Amino acid sequence: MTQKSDHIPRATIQRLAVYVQVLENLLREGTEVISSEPLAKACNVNASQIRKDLAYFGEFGVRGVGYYVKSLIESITSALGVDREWRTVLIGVGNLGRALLNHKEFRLRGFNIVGAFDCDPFKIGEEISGLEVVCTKRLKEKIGENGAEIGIITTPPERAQRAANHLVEAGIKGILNFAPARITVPGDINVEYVDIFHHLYALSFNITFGKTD
Amino acid sequence: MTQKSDHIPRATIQRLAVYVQVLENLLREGTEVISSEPLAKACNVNASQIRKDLAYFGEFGVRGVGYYVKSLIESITSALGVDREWRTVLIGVGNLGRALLNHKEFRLRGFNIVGAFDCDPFKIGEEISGLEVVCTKRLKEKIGENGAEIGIITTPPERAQRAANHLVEAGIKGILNFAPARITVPGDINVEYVDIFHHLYALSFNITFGKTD
DNA sequence: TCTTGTGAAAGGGTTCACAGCT
DNA sequence: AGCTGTGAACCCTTTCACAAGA
Repeated sequence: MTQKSDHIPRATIQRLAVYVQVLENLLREGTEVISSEPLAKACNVNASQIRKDLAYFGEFGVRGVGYYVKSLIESITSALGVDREWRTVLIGVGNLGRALLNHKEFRLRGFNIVGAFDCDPFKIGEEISGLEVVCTKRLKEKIGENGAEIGIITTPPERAQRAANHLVEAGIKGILNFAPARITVPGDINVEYVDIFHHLYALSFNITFGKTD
Repeated sequence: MTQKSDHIPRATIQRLAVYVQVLENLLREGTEVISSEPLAKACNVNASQIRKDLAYFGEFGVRGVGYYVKSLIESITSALGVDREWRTVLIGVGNLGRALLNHKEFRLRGFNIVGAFDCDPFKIGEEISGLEVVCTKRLKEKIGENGAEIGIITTPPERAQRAANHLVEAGIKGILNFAPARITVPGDINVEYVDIFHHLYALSFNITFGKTD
Protein backbone atom coordinates (compact mmCIF):
# COMPACT_ATOMS: atom_id res chain seq x y z
CA MET A 1 0.00 0.00 0.00
CA THR A 2 1.36 3.37 -1.04
CA GLN A 3 -0.02 6.72 -0.01
CA LYS A 4 -1.22 9.22 -2.54
CA SER A 5 -0.40 12.16 -0.28
CA ASP A 6 2.77 12.84 1.69
CA HIS A 7 1.35 14.13 4.92
CA ILE A 8 -1.60 12.44 6.57
CA PRO A 9 -3.23 14.01 9.64
CA ARG A 10 -2.90 12.07 12.84
CA ALA A 11 -6.65 12.42 13.31
CA THR A 12 -7.18 10.61 10.01
CA ILE A 13 -5.19 7.62 11.23
CA GLN A 14 -7.22 7.48 14.41
CA ARG A 15 -10.45 7.60 12.47
CA LEU A 16 -9.30 4.87 10.07
CA ALA A 17 -8.93 2.60 13.09
CA VAL A 18 -12.49 3.47 14.05
CA TYR A 19 -13.74 2.74 10.54
CA VAL A 20 -12.14 -0.70 10.66
CA GLN A 21 -13.78 -1.40 14.00
CA VAL A 22 -17.22 -0.36 12.77
CA LEU A 23 -16.82 -2.12 9.42
CA GLU A 24 -15.83 -5.35 11.15
CA ASN A 25 -18.97 -5.20 13.25
CA LEU A 26 -21.05 -4.44 10.15
CA LEU A 27 -19.50 -7.41 8.36
CA ARG A 28 -20.25 -9.64 11.33
CA GLU A 29 -23.88 -8.53 11.10
CA GLY A 30 -24.00 -9.36 7.39
CA THR A 31 -23.71 -5.93 5.74
CA GLU A 32 -21.91 -6.25 2.41
CA VAL A 33 -22.10 -2.75 0.96
CA ILE A 34 -22.33 0.61 2.70
CA SER A 35 -22.22 4.21 1.53
CA SER A 36 -20.37 6.98 3.31
CA GLU A 37 -23.52 8.50 4.80
CA PRO A 38 -24.66 5.63 7.05
CA LEU A 39 -21.06 4.66 7.78
CA ALA A 40 -20.44 8.22 8.91
CA LYS A 41 -23.44 8.06 11.22
CA ALA A 42 -22.19 4.83 12.77
CA CYS A 43 -18.74 6.35 13.32
CA ASN A 44 -20.08 9.69 14.52
CA VAL A 45 -18.27 11.71 11.87
CA ASN A 46 -19.09 13.69 8.75
CA ALA A 47 -19.58 11.72 5.53
CA SER A 48 -17.13 13.80 3.50
CA GLN A 49 -14.65 13.29 6.30
CA ILE A 50 -14.69 9.58 5.57
CA ARG A 51 -14.35 10.10 1.84
CA LYS A 52 -11.47 12.52 2.35
CA ASP A 53 -9.73 10.22 4.81
CA LEU A 54 -9.92 7.36 2.34
CA ALA A 55 -8.84 9.59 -0.54
CA TYR A 56 -5.41 9.97 1.09
CA PHE A 57 -4.78 6.34 0.20
CA GLY A 58 -6.68 5.69 -3.00
CA GLU A 59 -10.11 5.24 -4.48
CA PHE A 60 -11.84 2.40 -2.72
CA GLY A 61 -15.48 3.16 -3.45
CA VAL A 62 -17.81 2.63 -6.38
CA ARG A 63 -19.71 5.72 -7.49
CA GLY A 64 -23.44 5.30 -7.28
CA VAL A 65 -22.99 2.25 -5.05
CA GLY A 66 -20.79 2.83 -2.02
CA TYR A 67 -18.06 0.70 -0.45
CA TYR A 68 -17.82 -3.07 -0.31
CA VAL A 69 -17.35 -3.68 3.40
CA LYS A 70 -14.95 -6.59 3.19
CA SER A 71 -12.70 -5.07 0.57
CA LEU A 72 -12.72 -1.70 2.35
CA ILE A 73 -11.50 -3.36 5.55
CA GLU A 74 -8.69 -4.93 3.56
CA SER A 75 -7.82 -1.63 1.92
CA ILE A 76 -7.68 0.25 5.23
CA THR A 77 -5.73 -2.39 7.12
CA SER A 78 -3.29 -2.47 4.25
CA ALA A 79 -3.07 1.32 4.32
CA LEU A 80 -2.28 1.21 8.04
CA GLY A 81 0.29 -1.52 7.61
CA VAL A 82 -1.57 -3.94 9.89
CA ASP A 83 -2.01 -6.62 7.24
CA ARG A 84 0.91 -8.58 8.63
CA GLU A 85 2.34 -9.89 11.91
CA TRP A 86 3.96 -7.42 14.30
CA ARG A 87 6.18 -8.81 17.01
CA THR A 88 6.15 -7.04 20.35
CA VAL A 89 7.92 -7.32 23.69
CA LEU A 90 6.58 -6.24 27.05
CA ILE A 91 8.54 -4.66 29.90
CA GLY A 92 7.12 -4.62 33.40
CA VAL A 93 5.37 -7.75 34.63
CA GLY A 94 3.02 -6.21 37.19
CA ASN A 95 -0.76 -6.56 37.30
CA LEU A 96 -1.33 -4.78 34.02
CA GLY A 97 1.58 -6.54 32.32
CA ARG A 98 0.22 -9.94 33.31
CA ALA A 99 -3.25 -9.05 32.10
CA LEU A 100 -1.88 -8.03 28.70
CA LEU A 101 0.29 -11.15 28.44
CA ASN A 102 -2.83 -13.27 28.99
CA HIS A 103 -4.90 -11.27 26.52
CA LYS A 104 -5.44 -13.53 23.50
CA GLU A 105 -6.68 -10.67 21.33
CA PHE A 106 -3.11 -9.48 20.69
CA ARG A 107 -2.25 -12.58 18.72
CA LEU A 108 -5.61 -12.55 16.94
CA ARG A 109 -4.98 -8.99 15.79
CA GLY A 110 -1.47 -9.78 14.63
CA PHE A 111 0.40 -8.10 17.46
CA ASN A 112 2.21 -11.09 18.89
CA ILE A 113 3.87 -10.65 22.29
CA VAL A 114 7.10 -12.66 21.95
CA GLY A 115 9.00 -11.52 25.03
CA ALA A 116 8.31 -10.53 28.66
CA PHE A 117 10.90 -8.60 30.67
CA ASP A 118 11.27 -7.36 34.24
CA CYS A 119 14.15 -6.33 36.46
CA ASP A 120 12.71 -7.93 39.61
CA PRO A 121 14.75 -11.11 40.40
CA PHE A 122 11.65 -12.68 41.96
CA LYS A 123 9.77 -12.44 38.70
CA ILE A 124 12.57 -13.56 36.39
CA GLY A 125 12.12 -17.18 35.35
CA GLU A 126 8.37 -17.14 36.00
CA GLU A 127 6.25 -18.41 33.11
CA ILE A 128 3.19 -16.43 32.01
CA SER A 129 0.99 -17.50 29.13
CA GLY A 130 3.79 -19.70 27.76
CA LEU A 131 6.40 -16.94 28.01
CA GLU A 132 9.35 -16.93 30.41
CA VAL A 133 10.03 -13.61 32.16
CA VAL A 134 13.57 -12.51 31.32
CA CYS A 135 15.87 -9.92 32.92
CA THR A 136 15.55 -6.55 31.21
CA LYS A 137 19.32 -6.49 30.74
CA ARG A 138 18.96 -9.26 28.16
CA LEU A 139 16.47 -7.24 26.09
CA LYS A 140 18.86 -6.45 23.23
CA GLU A 141 20.07 -10.02 22.99
CA LYS A 142 16.51 -11.39 22.92
CA ILE A 143 15.25 -8.86 20.40
CA GLY A 144 18.17 -9.79 18.21
CA GLU A 145 16.76 -13.33 18.26
CA ASN A 146 13.03 -12.66 17.89
CA GLY A 147 13.08 -9.52 15.75
CA ALA A 148 10.43 -7.61 17.71
CA GLU A 149 9.74 -4.08 16.47
CA ILE A 150 7.30 -2.76 19.06
CA GLY A 151 7.85 -2.44 22.81
CA ILE A 152 5.07 -2.27 25.40
CA ILE A 153 5.89 -0.50 28.67
CA THR A 154 3.87 -1.50 31.74
CA THR A 155 6.30 -0.47 34.46
CA PRO A 156 5.62 2.03 37.26
CA PRO A 157 6.11 5.64 36.08
CA GLU A 158 9.53 6.08 37.65
CA ARG A 159 10.93 3.18 35.62
CA ALA A 160 9.26 4.03 32.32
CA GLN A 161 12.12 6.14 30.96
CA ARG A 162 14.68 3.45 31.74
CA ALA A 163 12.51 0.85 30.01
CA ALA A 164 12.23 3.16 27.02
CA ASN A 165 16.02 3.59 26.92
CA HIS A 166 16.47 -0.18 26.92
CA LEU A 167 13.97 -0.56 24.09
CA VAL A 168 15.59 2.17 22.00
CA GLU A 169 19.01 0.72 22.58
CA ALA A 170 17.71 -2.68 21.50
CA GLY A 171 16.63 -1.22 18.18
CA ILE A 172 12.86 -1.12 18.68
CA LYS A 173 10.90 1.16 16.32
CA GLY A 174 7.76 1.93 18.28
CA ILE A 175 6.62 2.05 21.88
CA LEU A 176 3.20 1.63 23.45
CA ASN A 177 3.47 3.23 26.87
CA PHE A 178 0.96 2.35 29.60
CA ALA A 179 3.05 3.91 32.37
CA PRO A 180 1.62 7.21 33.62
CA ALA A 181 4.70 9.17 32.59
CA ARG A 182 5.93 10.88 29.45
CA ILE A 183 9.08 9.39 27.96
CA THR A 184 11.77 10.98 25.79
CA VAL A 185 13.10 9.06 22.82
CA PRO A 186 14.99 9.86 19.59
CA GLY A 187 12.91 11.45 16.83
CA ASP A 188 12.72 8.32 14.71
CA ILE A 189 11.04 6.27 17.44
CA ASN A 190 7.24 6.35 17.55
CA VAL A 191 5.46 6.51 20.90
CA GLU A 192 1.80 6.03 21.72
CA TYR A 193 0.41 6.65 25.20
CA VAL A 194 -2.45 4.74 26.79
CA ASP A 195 -3.89 6.17 29.98
CA ILE A 196 -7.38 5.35 31.22
CA PHE A 197 -7.35 8.29 33.58
CA HIS A 198 -6.89 10.77 30.77
CA HIS A 199 -10.24 9.55 29.46
CA LEU A 200 -11.84 9.65 32.89
CA TYR A 201 -10.57 13.21 33.33
CA ALA A 202 -12.17 14.15 30.03
CA LEU A 203 -15.46 12.59 31.15
CA SER A 204 -15.23 14.40 34.46
CA PHE A 205 -14.70 17.71 32.72
CA ASN A 206 -17.45 17.21 30.17
CA ILE A 207 -19.98 16.08 32.74
CA THR A 208 -19.11 18.88 35.15
CA PHE A 209 -18.97 21.73 32.68
CA GLY A 210 -21.53 20.50 30.25
CA LYS A 211 -19.76 19.97 26.99
CA THR A 212 -22.13 17.53 25.39
CA ASP A 213 -20.30 16.24 22.40
CA MET B 1 -13.59 26.36 39.30
CA THR B 2 -15.18 28.43 36.59
CA GLN B 3 -13.95 28.78 33.05
CA LYS B 4 -13.00 32.13 31.61
CA SER B 5 -13.88 31.03 28.09
CA ASP B 6 -17.04 29.28 26.90
CA HIS B 7 -15.61 26.78 24.46
CA ILE B 8 -12.50 24.78 25.28
CA PRO B 9 -10.90 22.59 22.62
CA ARG B 10 -10.97 18.90 23.26
CA ALA B 11 -7.23 18.80 22.61
CA THR B 12 -6.70 21.21 25.47
CA ILE B 13 -8.48 18.89 27.90
CA GLN B 14 -6.34 15.98 26.78
CA ARG B 15 -3.18 18.03 27.27
CA LEU B 16 -4.28 19.20 30.72
CA ALA B 17 -4.42 15.55 31.75
CA VAL B 18 -0.86 15.15 30.45
CA TYR B 19 0.30 18.21 32.35
CA VAL B 20 -1.12 16.79 35.57
CA GLN B 21 0.68 13.51 34.95
CA VAL B 22 4.00 15.21 34.30
CA LEU B 23 3.59 17.67 37.17
CA GLU B 24 2.83 14.85 39.60
CA ASN B 25 6.03 13.10 38.56
CA LEU B 26 7.96 16.37 38.91
CA LEU B 27 6.51 16.89 42.37
CA ARG B 28 7.50 13.34 43.36
CA GLU B 29 11.04 14.14 42.27
CA GLY B 30 11.06 17.30 44.37
CA THR B 31 10.55 20.06 41.81
CA GLU B 32 8.63 22.95 43.37
CA VAL B 33 8.61 25.57 40.61
CA ILE B 34 8.73 25.16 36.85
CA SER B 35 8.38 27.54 33.93
CA SER B 36 6.43 26.81 30.78
CA GLU B 37 9.55 26.15 28.69
CA PRO B 38 10.91 23.07 30.51
CA LEU B 39 7.40 21.86 31.28
CA ALA B 40 6.62 22.06 27.58
CA LYS B 41 9.71 20.03 26.79
CA ALA B 42 8.69 17.35 29.29
CA CYS B 43 5.20 17.19 27.80
CA ASN B 44 6.39 17.36 24.21
CA VAL B 45 4.39 20.45 23.34
CA ASN B 46 4.98 24.10 22.60
CA ALA B 47 5.47 26.43 25.57
CA SER B 48 2.85 28.94 24.48
CA GLN B 49 0.49 26.03 24.02
CA ILE B 50 0.71 25.37 27.74
CA ARG B 51 0.22 29.02 28.62
CA LYS B 52 -2.77 29.28 26.29
CA ASP B 53 -4.31 26.07 27.61
CA LEU B 54 -4.05 27.34 31.16
CA ALA B 55 -5.36 30.76 30.18
CA TYR B 56 -8.73 29.21 29.36
CA PHE B 57 -9.19 28.68 33.08
CA GLY B 58 -7.36 31.51 34.81
CA GLU B 59 -3.95 32.94 35.62
CA PHE B 60 -2.03 30.33 37.54
CA GLY B 61 1.55 31.49 36.99
CA VAL B 62 3.84 34.14 38.43
CA ARG B 63 5.55 36.35 35.85
CA GLY B 64 9.30 36.15 36.01
CA VAL B 65 9.07 32.97 38.08
CA GLY B 66 6.91 30.27 36.53
CA TYR B 67 4.36 27.93 38.07
CA TYR B 68 4.31 26.43 41.55
CA VAL B 69 4.00 22.73 40.78
CA LYS B 70 1.75 21.75 43.66
CA SER B 71 -0.66 24.62 43.27
CA LEU B 72 -0.77 24.18 39.49
CA ILE B 73 -1.78 20.55 39.92
CA GLU B 74 -4.58 21.69 42.21
CA SER B 75 -5.68 24.36 39.77
CA ILE B 76 -5.80 21.96 36.83
CA THR B 77 -7.54 19.14 38.68
CA SER B 78 -10.08 21.65 39.88
CA ALA B 79 -10.50 22.95 36.34
CA LEU B 80 -11.14 19.40 35.13
CA GLY B 81 -13.57 18.67 37.93
CA VAL B 82 -11.52 15.77 39.28
CA ASP B 83 -11.01 17.29 42.73
CA ARG B 84 -13.79 15.13 44.13
CA GLU B 85 -15.02 11.52 44.21
CA TRP B 86 -16.70 10.09 41.11
CA ARG B 87 -18.75 6.95 41.50
CA THR B 88 -18.69 4.48 38.64
CA VAL B 89 -20.31 1.19 37.75
CA LEU B 90 -18.91 -1.50 35.49
CA ILE B 91 -20.86 -3.67 33.04
CA GLY B 92 -19.30 -6.83 31.69
CA VAL B 93 -17.36 -9.03 34.10
CA GLY B 94 -15.00 -10.71 31.65
CA ASN B 95 -11.20 -10.76 31.80
CA LEU B 96 -10.86 -7.02 31.31
CA GLY B 97 -13.72 -6.21 33.67
CA ARG B 98 -12.16 -8.32 36.41
CA ALA B 99 -8.78 -6.67 35.91
CA LEU B 100 -10.32 -3.22 36.24
CA LEU B 101 -12.33 -4.22 39.32
CA ASN B 102 -9.09 -5.32 40.97
CA HIS B 103 -7.21 -2.18 39.93
CA LYS B 104 -6.66 -0.15 43.10
CA GLU B 105 -5.67 2.95 41.16
CA PHE B 106 -9.32 3.79 40.44
CA ARG B 107 -10.07 4.45 44.06
CA LEU B 108 -6.77 6.30 44.56
CA ARG B 109 -7.64 8.63 41.69
CA GLY B 110 -11.13 9.24 42.98
CA PHE B 111 -12.99 7.10 40.46
CA ASN B 112 -14.59 4.59 42.79
CA ILE B 113 -16.15 1.49 41.23
CA VAL B 114 -19.26 0.92 43.32
CA GLY B 115 -21.11 -1.65 41.22
CA ALA B 116 -20.37 -4.62 38.96
CA PHE B 117 -22.97 -5.95 36.52
CA ASP B 118 -23.27 -8.83 34.10
CA CYS B 119 -26.12 -10.69 32.42
CA ASP B 120 -24.49 -14.14 32.71
CA PRO B 121 -26.32 -16.12 35.47
CA PHE B 122 -23.10 -17.98 36.25
CA LYS B 123 -21.35 -14.74 37.15
CA ILE B 124 -24.17 -13.14 39.12
CA GLY B 125 -23.54 -13.44 42.85
CA GLU B 126 -19.80 -13.86 42.43
CA GLU B 127 -17.72 -11.52 44.58
CA ILE B 128 -14.82 -9.60 43.04
CA SER B 129 -12.68 -7.21 44.99
CA GLY B 130 -15.40 -6.86 47.65
CA LEU B 131 -18.14 -6.25 45.09
CA GLU B 132 -20.99 -8.63 44.30
CA VAL B 133 -21.79 -9.10 40.62
CA VAL B 134 -25.41 -8.11 40.03
CA CYS B 135 -27.77 -8.79 37.13
CA THR B 136 -27.70 -5.97 34.58
CA LYS B 137 -31.49 -5.70 34.84
CA ARG B 138 -31.06 -4.29 38.33
CA LEU B 139 -28.77 -1.49 37.12
CA LYS B 140 -31.29 1.32 37.51
CA GLU B 141 -32.32 0.21 40.97
CA LYS B 142 -28.71 -0.04 42.13
CA ILE B 143 -27.67 3.28 40.67
CA GLY B 144 -30.62 4.84 42.46
CA GLU B 145 -28.99 3.58 45.64
CA ASN B 146 -25.32 4.36 45.04
CA GLY B 147 -25.62 7.50 42.90
CA ALA B 148 -23.02 6.51 40.31
CA GLU B 149 -22.58 8.98 37.43
CA ILE B 150 -20.11 7.16 35.17
CA GLY B 151 -20.52 3.77 33.53
CA ILE B 152 -17.68 1.56 32.34
CA ILE B 153 -18.48 -0.88 29.53
CA THR B 154 -16.30 -3.99 29.26
CA THR B 155 -18.68 -6.28 27.41
CA PRO B 156 -18.03 -7.95 24.04
CA PRO B 157 -18.73 -5.58 21.13
CA GLU B 158 -22.12 -7.06 20.25
CA ARG B 159 -23.43 -6.31 23.75
CA ALA B 160 -21.95 -2.82 24.10
CA GLN B 161 -24.97 -0.96 22.73
CA ARG B 162 -27.35 -2.79 25.04
CA ALA B 163 -25.12 -2.01 28.01
CA ALA B 164 -25.06 1.64 26.94
CA ASN B 165 -28.86 1.68 26.71
CA HIS B 166 -29.12 0.29 30.24
CA LEU B 167 -26.72 2.92 31.52
CA VAL B 168 -28.54 5.77 29.82
CA GLU B 169 -31.86 4.51 31.08
CA ALA B 170 -30.43 4.36 34.59
CA GLY B 171 -29.53 8.04 34.40
CA ILE B 172 -25.76 7.81 33.99
CA LYS B 173 -24.01 10.94 32.65
CA GLY B 174 -20.83 9.57 31.11
CA ILE B 175 -19.58 6.32 29.63
CA LEU B 176 -16.09 4.89 29.33
CA ASN B 177 -16.33 2.27 26.61
CA PHE B 178 -13.68 -0.45 26.36
CA ALA B 179 -15.73 -2.58 23.98
CA PRO B 180 -14.43 -2.48 20.40
CA ALA B 181 -17.65 -0.98 19.05
CA ARG B 182 -19.10 2.50 18.65
CA ILE B 183 -22.21 3.18 20.68
CA THR B 184 -25.06 5.62 20.09
CA VAL B 185 -26.40 7.64 23.02
CA PRO B 186 -28.44 10.82 23.51
CA GLY B 187 -26.55 14.07 22.97
CA ASP B 188 -26.26 14.94 26.64
CA ILE B 189 -24.37 11.74 27.50
CA ASN B 190 -20.59 11.86 27.23
CA VAL B 191 -18.71 8.90 25.81
CA GLU B 192 -14.99 8.15 25.83
CA TYR B 193 -13.51 5.23 23.94
CA VAL B 194 -10.49 3.21 25.03
CA ASP B 195 -9.01 0.83 22.49
CA ILE B 196 -5.46 -0.44 22.67
CA PHE B 197 -5.55 -1.58 19.08
CA HIS B 198 -6.24 1.91 17.80
CA HIS B 199 -2.89 2.87 19.29
CA LEU B 200 -1.17 -0.20 17.89
CA TYR B 201 -2.62 0.61 14.46
CA ALA B 202 -1.18 4.10 14.72
CA LEU B 203 2.22 2.68 15.66
CA SER B 204 2.04 0.24 12.78
CA PHE B 205 1.26 3.03 10.34
CA ASN B 206 3.94 5.38 11.64
CA ILE B 207 6.61 2.70 11.67
CA THR B 208 5.70 1.44 8.22
CA PHE B 209 5.30 4.76 6.48
CA GLY B 210 7.85 6.74 8.40
CA LYS B 211 5.96 9.50 10.13
CA THR B 212 8.37 10.16 12.93
CA ASP B 213 6.53 12.37 15.31
C1' DT C 1 15.71 40.55 33.85
C1' DC C 2 12.82 36.78 33.41
C1' DT C 3 8.50 34.58 32.42
C1' DT C 4 3.66 34.91 32.01
C1' DG C 5 -0.57 36.11 29.44
C1' DT C 6 -2.49 37.35 24.98
C1' DG C 7 -3.74 39.64 20.42
C1' DA C 8 -2.54 38.69 15.77
C1' DA C 9 -0.75 35.71 12.18
C1' DA C 10 -0.07 31.30 10.38
C1' DG C 11 -1.16 26.80 9.68
C1' DG C 12 -4.06 22.69 9.24
C1' DG C 13 -8.19 20.09 9.37
C1' DT C 14 -13.08 19.89 8.44
C1' DT C 15 -17.07 20.83 5.86
C1' DC C 16 -19.37 22.29 1.75
C1' DA C 17 -20.81 21.86 -2.79
C1' DC C 18 -20.50 19.98 -7.02
C1' DA C 19 -18.07 17.73 -10.88
C1' DG C 20 -17.24 13.11 -12.36
C1' DC C 21 -18.34 8.15 -12.72
C1' DT C 22 -21.12 4.04 -12.57
C1' DA D 1 -30.39 8.60 -10.27
C1' DG D 2 -26.99 7.89 -6.81
C1' DC D 3 -22.72 8.15 -4.50
C1' DT D 4 -17.87 8.93 -4.72
C1' DG D 5 -13.84 11.95 -5.07
C1' DT D 6 -12.13 16.65 -4.56
C1' DG D 7 -11.11 21.84 -5.01
C1' DA D 8 -12.41 25.76 -2.34
C1' DA D 9 -14.24 28.01 1.70
C1' DC D 10 -14.55 27.92 6.30
C1' DC D 11 -13.31 27.35 10.86
C1' DC D 12 -10.54 26.17 14.64
C1' DT D 13 -6.07 25.41 16.72
C1' DT D 14 -1.39 26.35 17.16
C1' DT D 15 2.45 29.32 17.04
C1' DC D 16 4.57 33.72 17.13
C1' DA D 17 5.91 37.91 19.09
C1' DC D 18 5.53 41.20 22.41
C1' DA D 19 3.28 43.92 26.08
C1' DA D 20 2.55 43.51 30.99
C1' DG D 21 3.91 42.32 35.45
C1' DA D 22 6.78 40.25 39.25
